[in-house]
Amino acid sequence: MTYDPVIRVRRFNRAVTTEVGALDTSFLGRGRSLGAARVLNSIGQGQSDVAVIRDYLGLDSGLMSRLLRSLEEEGLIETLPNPQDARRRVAKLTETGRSEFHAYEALSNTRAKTFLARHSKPEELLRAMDIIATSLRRDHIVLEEKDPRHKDARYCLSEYYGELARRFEKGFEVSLSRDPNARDMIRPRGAFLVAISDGLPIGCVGLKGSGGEAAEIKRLWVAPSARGLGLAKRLMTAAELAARELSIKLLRLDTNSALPEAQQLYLRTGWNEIERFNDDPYADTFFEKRL
Amino acid sequence: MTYDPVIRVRRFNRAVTTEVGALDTSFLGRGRSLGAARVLNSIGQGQSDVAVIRDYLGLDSGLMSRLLRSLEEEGLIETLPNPQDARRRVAKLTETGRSEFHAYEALSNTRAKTFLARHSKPEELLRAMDIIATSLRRDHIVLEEKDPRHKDARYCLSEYYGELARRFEKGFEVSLSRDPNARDMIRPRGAFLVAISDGLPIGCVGLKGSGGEAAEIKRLWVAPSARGLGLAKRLMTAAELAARELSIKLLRLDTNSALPEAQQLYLRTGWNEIERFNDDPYADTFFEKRL
DNA sequence: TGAATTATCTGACTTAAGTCAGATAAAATG
DNA sequence: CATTTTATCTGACTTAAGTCAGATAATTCA
Repeated sequence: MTYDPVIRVRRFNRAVTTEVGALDTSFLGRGRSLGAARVLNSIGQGQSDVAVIRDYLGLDSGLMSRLLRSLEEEGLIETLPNPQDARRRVAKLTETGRSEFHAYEALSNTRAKTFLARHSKPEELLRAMDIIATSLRRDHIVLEEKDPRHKDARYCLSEYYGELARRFEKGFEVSLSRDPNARDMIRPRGAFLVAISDGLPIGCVGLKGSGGEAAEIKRLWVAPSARGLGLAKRLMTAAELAARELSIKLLRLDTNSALPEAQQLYLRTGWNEIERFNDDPYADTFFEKRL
Repeated sequence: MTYDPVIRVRRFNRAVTTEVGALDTSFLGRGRSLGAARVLNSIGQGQSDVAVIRDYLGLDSGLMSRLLRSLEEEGLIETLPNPQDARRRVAKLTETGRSEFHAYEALSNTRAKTFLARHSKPEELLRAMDIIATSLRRDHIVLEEKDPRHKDARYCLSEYYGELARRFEKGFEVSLSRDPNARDMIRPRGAFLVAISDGLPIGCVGLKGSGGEAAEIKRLWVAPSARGLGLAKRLMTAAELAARELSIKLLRLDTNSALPEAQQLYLRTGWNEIERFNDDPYADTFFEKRL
């Protein structure tokens, strides 16, 4: 017996519009209109190009101009012409502006902490928030090529290892696996892709090249909160594209039968099962694909 | 390695304010201001007392009056004095108003359905939404005494049985358990309490009386999405209060060691373990509490 | 019964937000 | 170089939302 899904979604919508909506209005406590606060926050977040901010916040150019003027009069920002194109303007925080921006940040952070602290299982709550935020913003997930030693890449890899340890009967120990050398997953030999949803890394895949015409796909991982959105397929397609760019003709990969979703994906996307081609103790199934 | 919780909460806030916020503005497509749409919706949901709606939506009395007038001019509602108190007014939908209200409902329902349909694991998404909505609105959870045959009670019980079936090694079959007679959980013999969060039943407890001075606590259940909020304790306290009201002096209950959270709760709240007092095949631990 | 309280309404405001039609100056284009 | 395009700004609007001080009528209280 399940409760009507539509009722449950609408209950969620009501809850967030009343409660999270209050967050917006809490910004009004600092004597500035919501519009001005939003512009100040965008600048504080590192946006400087006026046109970009206007576009992001969906503001009319007249309105934007006036909001900038009011922030300038308050001494929070200064604007100057863009040196590359003097028609455009860039805005940056003054010292006062920076501290005002941090006051807004502190407000948000305190709210977030309070919300989590009231729950006795904050990890559950965060998981649920990740699922929903990722799903709501699914059209804004971007794939970025990163150094596998970058913070976001390392986060994905550590989550990946943690998941293998949970799913493999005998656990997982990276040092026993064939851990690729970082340089083999950076151009020109290979590549490492991270899927980012609104700043949070939620998936990755590595293309481990050797300089020759063959390469391996390694470390395909999608965060539990991002499953069901077709992200693994998107990561694989991007990895194949990178391989083509690097003139790679043959892709191989190894996997484990404890990860059936992965095997299904490979079979559905043109990969063929082949004989074992390495001695990785954690691999028991092997695939290849010609490009 | 976990990502900064505060960043994750704030990412969630951004996602819902941009995406769910768009829901609010989508109501503007019907040529009415958001304020008027909200009033119309409140009336459609069954609120008729003008003061109650005003209070719920947090509107100024002047503004409310004007919004009602504009809806009246459109022929969507009619207002008349409250027969009990002619200072107060009640509002109700006209035939036109009803169909306009249903148009708004259809908009919301379609949005909810579309959102779920885009996900390949809607059940996961709903679970996450329940967790968050319940947590956000935790201060608005109400306990209501209901007939155990009521829809909401039956929903809780079926979820409870489903959970026992999953958690007990040998499963669970209601017919084998000592299923209480509904009448024993209705006043004056007993009571049945359901916890409701914004319309969704999320927990229950039964007080099974016999007419005498002893009674049993049965069917204590809290929805997975509502765990961590202290709801079980609140339900037990309410059940004890009901027992006192019914002049019951001794409470007993049976439970199973596969439900350790429950046992911990009983031990923390003044219950003492006693000898087996019934032959329920699913019970292996027994408690009592003197009131 | 007379005074105080309460619910609603009306008119006269303010404010935030947003729209729109030029004006201006810089850059791009042919 | 003249023309067109682009980014921003300014002034003159509109609209939704909300505030505030009475006015009015019904109800409650002493």
